[in-house]
Amino acid sequence: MRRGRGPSIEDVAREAGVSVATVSRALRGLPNVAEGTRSRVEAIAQEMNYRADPSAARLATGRTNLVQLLTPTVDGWYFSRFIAGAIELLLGRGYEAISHPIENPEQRKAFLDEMLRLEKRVDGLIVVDLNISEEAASKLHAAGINAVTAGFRTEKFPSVVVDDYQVGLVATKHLLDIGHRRIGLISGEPNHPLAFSVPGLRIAGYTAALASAGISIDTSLENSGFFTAEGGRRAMERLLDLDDPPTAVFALSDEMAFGAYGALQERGLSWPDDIAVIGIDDHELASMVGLSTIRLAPRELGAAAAERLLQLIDDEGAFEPSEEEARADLAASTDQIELVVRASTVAS
Amino acid sequence: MRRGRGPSIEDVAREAGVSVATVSRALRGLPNVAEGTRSRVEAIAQEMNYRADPSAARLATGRTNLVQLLTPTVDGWYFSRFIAGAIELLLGRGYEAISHPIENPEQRKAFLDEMLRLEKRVDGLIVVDLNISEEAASKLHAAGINAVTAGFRTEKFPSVVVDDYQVGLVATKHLLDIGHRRIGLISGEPNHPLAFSVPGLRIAGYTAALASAGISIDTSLENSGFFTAEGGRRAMERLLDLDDPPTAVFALSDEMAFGAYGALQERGLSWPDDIAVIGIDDHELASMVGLSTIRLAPRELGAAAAERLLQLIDDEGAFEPSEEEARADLAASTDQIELVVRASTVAS
DNA sequence: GTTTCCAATGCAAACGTTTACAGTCCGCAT
DNA sequence: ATGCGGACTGTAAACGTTTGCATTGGAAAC
Repeated sequence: MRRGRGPSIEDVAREAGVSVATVSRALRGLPNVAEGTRSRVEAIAQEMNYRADPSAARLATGRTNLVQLLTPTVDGWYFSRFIAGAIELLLGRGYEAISHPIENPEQRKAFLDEMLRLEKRVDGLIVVDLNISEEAASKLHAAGINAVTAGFRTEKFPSVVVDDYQVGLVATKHLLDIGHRRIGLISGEPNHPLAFSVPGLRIAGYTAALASAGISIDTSLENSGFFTAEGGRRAMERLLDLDDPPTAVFALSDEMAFGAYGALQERGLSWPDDIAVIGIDDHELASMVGLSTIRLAPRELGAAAAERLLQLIDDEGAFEPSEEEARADLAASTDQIELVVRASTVAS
Repeated sequence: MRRGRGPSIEDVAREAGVSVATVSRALRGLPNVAEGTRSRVEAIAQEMNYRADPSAARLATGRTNLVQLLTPTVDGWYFSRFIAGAIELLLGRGYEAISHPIENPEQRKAFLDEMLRLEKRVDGLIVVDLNISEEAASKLHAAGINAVTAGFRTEKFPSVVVDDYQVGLVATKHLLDIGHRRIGLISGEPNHPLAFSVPGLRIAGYTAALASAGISIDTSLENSGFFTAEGGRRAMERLLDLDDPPTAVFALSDEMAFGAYGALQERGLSWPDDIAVIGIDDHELASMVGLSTIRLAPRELGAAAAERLLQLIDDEGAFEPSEEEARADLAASTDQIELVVRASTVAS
């Protein structure tokens, strides 16, 4: 790339017999350029195959039209959809998206530095499900970085969230409603300094639902599935091996629930007869195996985060969490919770 | 972002009492700068929170250290993993990745223009499973654009491929081996000017396998599942509704096979007793439902594509398909095919 | 026939790097 | 002593845009 280095705006100007300023204005559709001039310049630019060099434009304007997406992974069911939603919106607004997974522990350690390095690289940041401390957020904010968080909140930046507490509550209540009293939990990663807050909230919902039904927590019923199918399978096995196994299981993601399904199959068991299971996400395959779940809308959430970020960029980083903001968040969070009942939790 | 616009290299130079050239060299670890100077400059830069503006550097050098990833979608099982593999490698080499899905027909139409626009934006392109004509490839090449294709080949650019013909062959042969003679096919998108070539190759493998077993092609056995689970479900239903339904089905992706599984479940049927099924991918959930499949390695493929692209960039775009190249391709393609036999194709 | 105003255009200064080239200084061989 | 080469540093010219300000010319208002 960039071998002959193509024609510059100056070449176009010379060819069109106008100044570079006029070319710049004409090509960007700015006012105060005669219609005849504009079309002539456009024609010539087209013919010369001229394309403005974004690096130069960025240098001159200080705007990159680039947004960075920071997610735990780029290939998980949830995150890839979140990313898809964000990218689609961004592209429609003339922005491009750089995605960057923060996978391993070292990366998480260097996370803040990483973000600070982004200062002049992108116009803004979308940070998904990667807890950053209030202190780190302040540093970012002080550095003048625009960011929107998703899946967790900070004081300094706007956020887009699902009410994961409600999610946990609704899922667990459903299991209680159909008569279960002993409900296992396939949770996510155990506590980690930089782990997401999402699993914690879902668990809180689960705990609250049980409490309000007068059921005390049995910690032996909680098992981590690490948000993977294989992890879910192992967690389910451990639950089944219990002396007093649960009659229902709440998996914090559909993928883990699918793992649970695998474990059941392997032992010749099936849902809902031997055990009821509910997941979270409404993964495409949930309907194929009849898994009840809480439907989430990661694409929409990604788009919302992107939207909010662009708004922040346009406002030049002014963010005071207004009432309006709070209401918007609330609306976003309740709309997105939908219980989908399928075979896995139907009394049969 | 970019509000105070931070310190520039000149500020650092002044503070350190050296010239900007020295600062530039010191910070980039170039030779010919005294160790004492280097450490002093580094300390000062650190303290001032100086970070070089990439836009300026890009303008000066003509290198962006950016790579564009073009895939049909960003959230499919296969593509998201391909992307993950590519990104990981790129990040390790100091590059960042911009991902851009080419989803709808209009986008596909404007595809070539889109790519040409990338000329000065990125150092290179990875084009995955989006057929571009030989003519379009030539244009790109003429524009001095570095690109690597994945999933299909062009003359002008290096490529990274899986031998999808072999994949189709091996899968179908397996079904033949365990005694099936009437084998249905859940294929991908029907012919589309810009559709991927991958499904075609897999189908060719299927056809060849049947031919070599002396079985003639029954077109009523082919149904498109559009590479989605839901599409797979519908295709399977149509196959089951046939007067003379197949005894085995080859789905061109695991996700479609899962859909087939859903269709079976719905009718109270199961594999392999009522019908045998094999997919492609080795999706994490394949083992959960006992789906036989051909394992692919999208992450590795993504990394390989990225690697090849960086090499191309370093060689300044010099690409003559050498014997070595051909051999490397071949090796890459055969290594990655692995038949994984599970319950869905075990004679029971 | 002036004056006034405005649309259209041009001029030139940023924006913040990299890098070719030209110095400077010092030690060492002659 | 003198010259030479090498290590280090500085000077200044790119790189290709955008944009504040100045200029022009012609139409409208008087």
